Amino acid sequence: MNLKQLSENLGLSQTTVSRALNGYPEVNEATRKRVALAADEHGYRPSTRAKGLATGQALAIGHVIPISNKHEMVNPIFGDFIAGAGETYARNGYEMILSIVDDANEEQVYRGLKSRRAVDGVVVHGPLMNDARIPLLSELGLPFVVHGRASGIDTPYSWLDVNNRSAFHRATDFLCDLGHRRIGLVNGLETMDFAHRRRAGYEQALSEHNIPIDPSIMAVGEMTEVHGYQSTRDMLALDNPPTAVIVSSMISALGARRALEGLGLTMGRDVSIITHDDVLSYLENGLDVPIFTATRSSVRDAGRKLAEMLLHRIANPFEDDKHELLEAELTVGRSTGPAPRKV
Amino acid sequence: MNLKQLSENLGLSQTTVSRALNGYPEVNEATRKRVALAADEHGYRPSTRAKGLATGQALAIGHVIPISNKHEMVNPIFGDFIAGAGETYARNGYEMILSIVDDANEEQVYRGLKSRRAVDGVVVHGPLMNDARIPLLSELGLPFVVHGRASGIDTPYSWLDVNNRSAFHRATDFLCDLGHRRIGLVNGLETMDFAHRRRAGYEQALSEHNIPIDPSIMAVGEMTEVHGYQSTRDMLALDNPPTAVIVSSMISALGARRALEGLGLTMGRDVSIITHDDVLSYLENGLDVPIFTATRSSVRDAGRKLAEMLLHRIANPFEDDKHELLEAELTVGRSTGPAPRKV
DNA sequence: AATCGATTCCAAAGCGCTTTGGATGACTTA
DNA sequence: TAAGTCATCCAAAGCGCTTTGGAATCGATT
Repeated sequence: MNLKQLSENLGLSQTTVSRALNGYPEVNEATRKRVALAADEHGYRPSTRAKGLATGQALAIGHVIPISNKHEMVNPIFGDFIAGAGETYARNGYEMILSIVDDANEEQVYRGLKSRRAVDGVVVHGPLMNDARIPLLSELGLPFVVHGRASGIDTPYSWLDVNNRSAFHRATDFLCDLGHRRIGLVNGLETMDFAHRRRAGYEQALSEHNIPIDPSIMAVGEMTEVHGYQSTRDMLALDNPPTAVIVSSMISALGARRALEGLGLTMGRDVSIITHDDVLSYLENGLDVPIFTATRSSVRDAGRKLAEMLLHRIANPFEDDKHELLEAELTVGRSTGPAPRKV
Repeated sequence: MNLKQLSENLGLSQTTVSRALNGYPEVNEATRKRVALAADEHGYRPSTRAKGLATGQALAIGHVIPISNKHEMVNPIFGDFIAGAGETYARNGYEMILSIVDDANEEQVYRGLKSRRAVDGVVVHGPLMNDARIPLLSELGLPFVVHGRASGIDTPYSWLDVNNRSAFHRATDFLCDLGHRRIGLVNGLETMDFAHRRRAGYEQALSEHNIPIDPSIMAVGEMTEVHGYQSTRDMLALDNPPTAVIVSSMISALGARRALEGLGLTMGRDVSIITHDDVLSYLENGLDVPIFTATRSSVRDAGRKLAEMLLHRIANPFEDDKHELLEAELTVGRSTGPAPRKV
């Protein structure tokens, strides 16, 4: 069923039917009802493509998901983020189109989306230090918002980010207050902007407590379970092992816990752990009392909000860039405790 | 830059330029080169929408991701599956469009995709017992393939599935051979078809070993870490606790391990665990020796293959339905060992 | 009775592509 | 030389919608 058929069916012009369905005022309320009813009955929905052609809009948003080409890893937060963004799109009649692409081809994909006029805007995932995508998208004139920030970029852009610096500052502070003086960090890759900021918060807090910064208890890597395990195990094998470890993700924190338990140590007593919790739907942090003390910020909410920012930007292209900095909350669980006494 | 501009630029008709770019034979090789070069120079790519309108194809595949409305959970395998499918689409010039939707609205979404002519086909995720989507899509005439199978449906359809039954049969067998007679099962929700099949394989193996089936050591739930933890903990608290547990996912297996360790038990010695491993990119099962003994089948591969099946189906609409049953491999890790002697 | 404004509807152009059905030459062939 | 073949190109229609610029109707106003 297309517009033509529907309008012939109703004995009306395509113009009138189109206007009736799109809520234009110049159509009799009775006619509108009649049209709406018939459309419903026949399951008529305007073709997205034809509508897009006619209006010049795509009614679609692109998400370009980079796959780190080394480990071919899909960021585990991706599913929940997309779920949040998808809600917003559905509510606003937008389609979400997804491109999975390795870092090398990313520029091509953005150029393609632009020149094929496939989307009205894009979300930039996983911004890097000095991320080249931001100037690229600016230059292309493709509206975009960034999930996170990119240090070292002077092009202005809209972003939504967790305050990674303050979160890790606070976590470090918390451990210091519990008497820990030897605090490890299991972080993401430092090409990622968020990892950089987390380290900065951690280091600043240490400095404020006059604790030296020791690279031997600072690990970086892709945030897998195994990375958490290995890094923690290696730190604990040092002559002067940490009494607490801050981990950048729940998944890696599970690995960290495995490392502790493999050594017969108890989490929260022998070694404290704080993690960052993105509130993934399949990784609830305990039931009544959280398992892990964590800096907590729902990535699903972030998805919802970021999508709204982008749609707003598309609707109001001349407004200033918007920025939203979400503060993570510190939830205290059973994985932290006072620093063990020296023996 | 659009076709018209490009062709004026070249002093050719739109017809010729279009044909040159689409590889039709009736255009001089020299002209074709000239066109290709100019297109490249100006970054010309035909508008997806216009092309779709003209050809009647969408050049897009829909993935409708159901969100279980109870826990609002996004299946953790989703990211890796999508990554696999995305590779295939990219290689074939298809777009992937994603709808996140709660179970209640799913029918509407499929009808919408069809009537808006937004996609050429869809992938059905997470099939349920007697899944209503399959007859619906058949009736709509929207090409589709199913990731998994749906028991109780007589409409024919194409699917790709892991042999869940044989995988869990084999896992159970393996434990029996190690002397276990008391084997628990931590399974997914039984509305999900795969959970049903896994239980069937488990029960059959038990029967073959003359072991009674005991519902008190069979848990069902959404496959979160917490579900694994709780179920395992509860089973181990029984008067007659299991000496081995089979778990339906890595994430839940991590919870199961936590339960063991919380009771001071050692995995592989006191209690054996076998899990199903979807080979998620952030959950590598150990490094040299796998942590968990597991039935293993890459969901990313499944995504790749399933997407190929769908594209093939779209290109050859009158061929018979295709079915592919992947056998999971059993990889032996450190989480299993002989049944502990009776005390 | 003539004019005027609303109100309600419509014909046709246009969005950017593909594709049908020729047209134009150049080159063979008889 | 006339007719037939190829190779190469093009004008225009059509895909399904929106939107511009009227046209028709009708009651109210002068």
